[in-house]
Parts: sequence; C-alpha cells; structure tokens
Amino acid sequence: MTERPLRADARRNRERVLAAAQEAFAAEGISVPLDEIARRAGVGAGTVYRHFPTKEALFEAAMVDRVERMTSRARAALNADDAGAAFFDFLQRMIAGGGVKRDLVDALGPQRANAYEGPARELQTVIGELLFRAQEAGAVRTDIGLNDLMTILKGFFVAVHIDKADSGLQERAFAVITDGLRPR
Amino acid sequence: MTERPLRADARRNRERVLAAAQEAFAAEGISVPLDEIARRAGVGAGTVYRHFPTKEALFEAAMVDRVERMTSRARAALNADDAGAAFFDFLQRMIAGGGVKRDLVDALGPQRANAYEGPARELQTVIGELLFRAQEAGAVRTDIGLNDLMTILKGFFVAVHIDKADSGLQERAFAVITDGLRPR
Amino acid sequence: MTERPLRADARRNRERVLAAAQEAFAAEGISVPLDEIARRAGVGAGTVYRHFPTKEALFEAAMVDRVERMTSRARAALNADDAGAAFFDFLQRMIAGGGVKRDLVDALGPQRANAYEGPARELQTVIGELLFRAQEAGAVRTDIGLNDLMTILKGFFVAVHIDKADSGLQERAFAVITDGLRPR
Amino acid sequence: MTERPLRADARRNRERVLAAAQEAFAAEGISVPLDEIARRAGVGAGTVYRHFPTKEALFEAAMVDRVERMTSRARAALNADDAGAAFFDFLQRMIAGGGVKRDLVDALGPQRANAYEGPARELQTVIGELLFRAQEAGAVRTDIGLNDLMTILKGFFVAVHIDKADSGLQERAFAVITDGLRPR
DNA sequence: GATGAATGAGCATTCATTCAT
DNA sequence: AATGAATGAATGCTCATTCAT
Repeated sequence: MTERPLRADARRNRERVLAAAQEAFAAEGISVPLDEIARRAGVGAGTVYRHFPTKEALFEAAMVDRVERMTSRARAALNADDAGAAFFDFLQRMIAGGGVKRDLVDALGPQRANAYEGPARELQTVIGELLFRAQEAGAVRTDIGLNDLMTILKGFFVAVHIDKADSGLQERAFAVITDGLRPR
Repeated sequence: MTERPLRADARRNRERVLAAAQEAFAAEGISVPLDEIARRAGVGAGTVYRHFPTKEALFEAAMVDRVERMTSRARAALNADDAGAAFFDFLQRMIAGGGVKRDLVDALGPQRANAYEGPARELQTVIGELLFRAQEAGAVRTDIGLNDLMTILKGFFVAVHIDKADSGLQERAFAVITDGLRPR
Repeated sequence: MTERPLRADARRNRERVLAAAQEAFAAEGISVPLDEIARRAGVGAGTVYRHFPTKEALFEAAMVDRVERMTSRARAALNADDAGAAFFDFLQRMIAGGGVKRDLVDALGPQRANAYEGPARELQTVIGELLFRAQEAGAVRTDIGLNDLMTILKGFFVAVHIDKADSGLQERAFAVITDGLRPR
Repeated sequence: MTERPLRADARRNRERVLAAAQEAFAAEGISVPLDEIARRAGVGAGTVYRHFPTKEALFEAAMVDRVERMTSRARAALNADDAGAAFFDFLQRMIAGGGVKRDLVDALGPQRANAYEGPARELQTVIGELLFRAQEAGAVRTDIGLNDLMTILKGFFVAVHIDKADSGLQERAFAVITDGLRPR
C-alpha cells in the first residue's frame, strides 16, 4: 500500500514522454507529430494518450512544467532586498537560462495565452508582485501595468529566439527594454 | 511561340494569386490551404503552381511584396526634415497601419527568419539609414545597432499580434521601447 | 461551354465511388472503412472526399439514392386503381427487390432516422398517401398512423435481412403483417 | 494447486464483469469499450480477459445470460391455463419489461444472429411450445411456424429500439402483429 | 490470479502536389 | 496556359489485446 511498484514504470514512462515532449516542442513547436514524440520517448502512441488525453493536454503539461520552473524563480526573487534589482534580475534570468524556445511561441499564441489559467496566472501574479514592488521602489515607470509588461516580455523572448540572438545582442536589446521600463 | 499573347492574362493571374495569398496569409497565416487561396484568386490550384513552385515559394513571394511596401514607406521617411521624428513615425506607422498580421508571425518564425534576404535586407538598409540619421540627430541612443533594433521590432510586432493588443496596450508597450531607444 | 469534358471523368469517379459505397454499405453497414470504399472504387481516399465531404455524407448520398428509387416505386403505385392492392403491392415490392440490406439497419438508426429530411420525408409522404388511400378504401385498419406503419416496416425489413429469410418465410411473415394491417 | 481458495473471488469477479457487461451493452451496444466495462465492474481489463477470451466472447456470454432469463419467463408461461393468453402475455412481457435494448440490435445483427445457438435454441424451443399450444387452442393462426414467428419478433424488437418507440407506438405496432398472428 | 500499463493497428480527415484533359 | 480532379502520405485519436509486475 505504501509503495506501488507498478506505478514505477508508468511514472517513468510519463516522465519520459513529458521530457520527450518538452524537447520536441521546444525544438519544433506544437506542430511536432505526436507519433514523433512517442518515438522519441521510446513508447507507443497509445502510451502517450494514456498519460495525456489529447495532444493539447500534453503540450499544456509540458508548458506547465516550464512555467512552474519560472514561477519558482520569480518567487525566489520576491525575497530580495532591492525590489528593483530583483525585478530586473528575474527578467534577465528568464532569458539567460536559455528558456525561450519554439514552444513558448506557440504557448503564448492567441488561443493559448490564457488557457493555462492556473500556472500561468500564478506566474503572472508573482511577476506582478515583482513589478509592483519595483514600481513602489521607484525602479520602474508607473504608467504601465502587468499586461503591458507581459506583452513586452513575450515579444522580447520570441524575438531573441527567432534571431538566435547571441548574448551581446540579447544584452543590448534587453538594455533598451530595461531603460524603457525605468522611470523617465 | 514568337509572340506570347497570353502573357497579359498570365501576369494578371499571377497578381491575383499574389493578392489573394497576401490577404489569406495575413488573415490566417501560412496554414491557409492553398486551395483556399486559389479559390479566392478565382483560379485553379494548378495555376497557382504554374506561377509559384511550392506553397512556401508563394508565401515568400507574398511576404516579399509586403516587405517591399514597407521599404517604400521607409524610403519616404528618409525625406523628412526631422530625422528623429521620421524614425519614430516610421515605426509607429508599421504598427498603426495594421501591418502586423498573422503572416508576419509565421514569416518571422525560426526557419524562415532569413529567407527573404534580398528584399528584407533592402528594408533593413533603409531602416538602418533612418536609424543612423536619428542617432546622428541625437534622437536615438548610439549603443545599439541595426540588428538590435530589428530584433526588438520583430519581437514587438509578434507580441502585439499574439496578444491581439488593443491600441492602448500597443501605445504603452511602444512607449517603453521608444523611451528605451532614446538616449538616456 | 456546352460540354465539359473534364467533368466526364469526375462524374464517372463520383458514380464509381457512389456505387462502391452502396455495395459496401449494403454488405457491411456504415462501419466499412472509407479506405475500403475508395479501394473498391479504384480511387484514392482523397477522391472520395472531393465528392463527399464526410463519410457520413457519403453514406447519406448512398442512401438517398436508394430511398429515391423506393420513392419512385411508391409514386408509381399512387396511379393504381385499387388503393388497397397498390398499398400492399408496394410493400411487397420493397421486399421482393432484395432492397433490404445491412445499410438500411444503419440508415434507420436512431440518429439518422430523420436525418435525410428531404428524400426520406418525401418517401414517407408518398407512403403516407398510399396508406391513407388504402384506409379510405377500407383495405387497411384505421387505428394506425404513418409512424406506426413505418416502424412495423422497418422492423420487418431488418428482420428479413437478419434472417436472410427465404421467400417462403418472407411471404409468411409478410402475411402476418398484412393481415394485421387489414381491418379486423 | 490442489486447493483453489481464490476461486470464490474469481467467480465473483466473473459475475461482476458479466453484470457490468450486460448493463453497458444494454445501454450502448457492443461498441462500449472493454475498458469501460472493466471500470464499471471495478476490475482491471486483464481480469476481463482472464474470464472471457475476447470481447466478442464477453458479448456472447452477456447475451446468453439475457436469453436465459427470457427462457425462464417463457417456461413460466407454459404453466398458464389459457395457452393463447400465455403466448401473447409472454410476448408483451418481453417488450414491456424493457427487454429490448441496444445490445439486442447488435446481437441480432447479421454476423451474430446464430452465434448463441445453445441458449437461443432453448429459448426458441420453449417459445415454440408456447406457440404450438396457442395454435392448438385456436388462438394463433396455423399457417406459420416458429421460424416465422421468430423473424417477426426480432424485427419488432429491433424496430422498437430503432425508433425509440413510445409506449403508444409500441402498443399499436404490437396490435398489428398480434392481430396478424390470430387466425383470420 | 489480478492489475493496469503498453502496444500498435486502424480510422476519418486534410492538404501539398501532380497530371490528364 | 489553365483547370480542377486525383493522389496518398500524414495526423490525431481509439481501443482490443498482451504482458510485465
């Protein structure tokens, strides 16, 4: 009762599928055939469907995982002393981690942008808190809101990915946004 | 064989196809079925293939055309007196003109980002000139280059589309970028 | 303009598909894979879809054809002098023609019974007229309506098919229904 | 090996599966996924397969059970005084008991009509006895045999199901058959 | 014996591309 | 040159059946 040995394989498969999905989605976006993901995970297509009812659900699960990692980072930043620095540091880390791949372009697409209400909203809430504190600390202009920030960030992430921007370019583009976000 | 009286019809067809493709791609992105484009153009699918060897080629041709129109606008801006105003006005018009449609999101996608080298480079050259003049006029910071600007712009365009941003959001996000581009 | 030679092949294909579908549906019901129908018709699956947007539509088209043939027979019976004989003759002919196959079982299924409103309703209307006249002529009991008749007929057709009833059995079972339909 | 203490559990499982199968097949026909039946029975899919080698075998077993219940009712009717009333009452009860469900439509389908020979033949034998006695009592016409009756009944059952016939329609259709079965 | 995870063939449908007319 | 009919590979998803635990 305490240990369920059968689940071990299943859990491993689930994780293999999720990992394969994250990799595949990251590389090619949501258009990767599900069979391809199954193949990469070394399982049959049916196994993927056992764990995720639809391809969409698999995509969401893959992204939820990614989003939750971002949320953790954001939450960690809430503990910093300097609210302004914490805010900008968090942004920089999202980028620096190489976290922006093809999948985010699809995940942030119009139909999906608000679909993962739970985790995505949670992330936004934490980012919103970071923003609010940074604004209160006088480090960020006060004429923009969370939505504005998210749009700007999405755009930046996507662009960085599209251009496979080297770190120099990333830094300079980031500097523009950073400076644009500061109070004039 | 020596005379080609049908050429006029063919050219008209080519243009009709291109126009239909632009409209369809703009509205629905590259995923529009080619048959749908043919239907909108009032020609058969075979005719589309007579003028464009693949759907990809048609997409590229459609985008080239769009890019060339942007280039025309940019060139017009080169004639303005105030280089700074001309630069920012041009940017604003790209957005304001409703120029950011679904097709651009696909066109700027990773696989395709550099596919339209000729016309896109021409556009970049003109934008580069606008940028250079604006920098010389002291209206734009000098620590960024054309590549940086293009990355920022692409991201902004895509994000605006992803979020179906209303004009208020567009303005605020644009203001961040604008201010970020100005000298500190 | 008067003749359209291209349509000749298409029409032939459409008819081949329809014929193959009728044969296949008659033999195995709606569950026949569409690919099987395409194979029997000697065309690709895509060709089937060119002519019929969904499998359901193909099934309907196949049945409409069958239903319309029945309607023709029913209409012919309307011209007979003896309304009672005409009514019972028509019923007998529906059976005698070997017209009751597996497809009807599906076509008369709950979801579909009223789906082909046009042709099926037309058939019912004509049968209703035959019934009404037979009732007026005193050849059929008056305490049943068209719906009752249709249910009885469906059941009879299906049963005859299920049991691959020989003509003797068909006649005897039909006699029961016939006598049951007459005024007591 | 000598003692089989688990047999009791196994038997209970077999019965639970059978009961779940009957319920599921009755409601949705043979197309119910086997997993769904396993779920309703509270067992794993593998357990279903331990007791029934294929889904088809499970379906047959479920129907055999249903048929045997009908046989019991028929046998009970043999004890009645009035042979004619017993015959018609039995028929009515098959219908009235809500006995005609989706599963029968599938069970009576062309491929399966004769699959349950043993129990079905037994039922037929008893019904045949009911019929014979009713004929002897002068309550049923003598120019039809058991096969004819069975065909008529199957058709009626299926039709009633196809049309989701309300009780009024059932009664009227049944009256037609009843009257058709009586001596002229 | 039981479990339920895994399999993989099968199905309806779409669409880029080819080709007979 | 144009047409649009035909093709057939590809895709998401289901489900009977098998098998490792």
